Amino acid sequence: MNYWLVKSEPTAYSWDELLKDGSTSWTGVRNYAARNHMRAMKKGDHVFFYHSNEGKEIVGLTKVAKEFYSDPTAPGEDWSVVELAPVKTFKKTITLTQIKEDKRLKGMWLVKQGRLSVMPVTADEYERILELSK
DNA sequence: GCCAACGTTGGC
DNA sequence: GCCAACGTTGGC
Repeated sequence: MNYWLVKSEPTAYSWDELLKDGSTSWTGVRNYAARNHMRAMKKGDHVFFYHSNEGKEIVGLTKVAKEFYSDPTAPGEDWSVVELAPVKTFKKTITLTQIKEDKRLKGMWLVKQGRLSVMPVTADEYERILELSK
């Protein structure tokens, strides 16, 4: 299994909305690096959900419910979406500050390349985040 | 194919 | 609201 992280501004689409919806297709990604990461996702892969701008914290864990297909919001263009479904809401959210201060997490793409909206997470980072979320 | 200009994202 | 980082666009 591979691990990932997606970002969303809670004013655009929040964790609570995802819980309410049961699943969502991750539309609107218009960045090649992010798109390619989505295309590499396999069904069942675990994906952290991060709130950017407001909150700046990882709020929960999702999984890939459906592998990539053409983004319906960009007909005729070469963009992709995946479908994500919630797995669990974190008891403790993990803030960006915590991530930057944590020895095992400070190397994350989230810190190094702030603007990327879909990114891979290593197995070690994955375990550490789950540990901190309890 | 290089690189300057510009737009967007996101942390502070 | 500002600004740094970085991706994209377009002129040459």
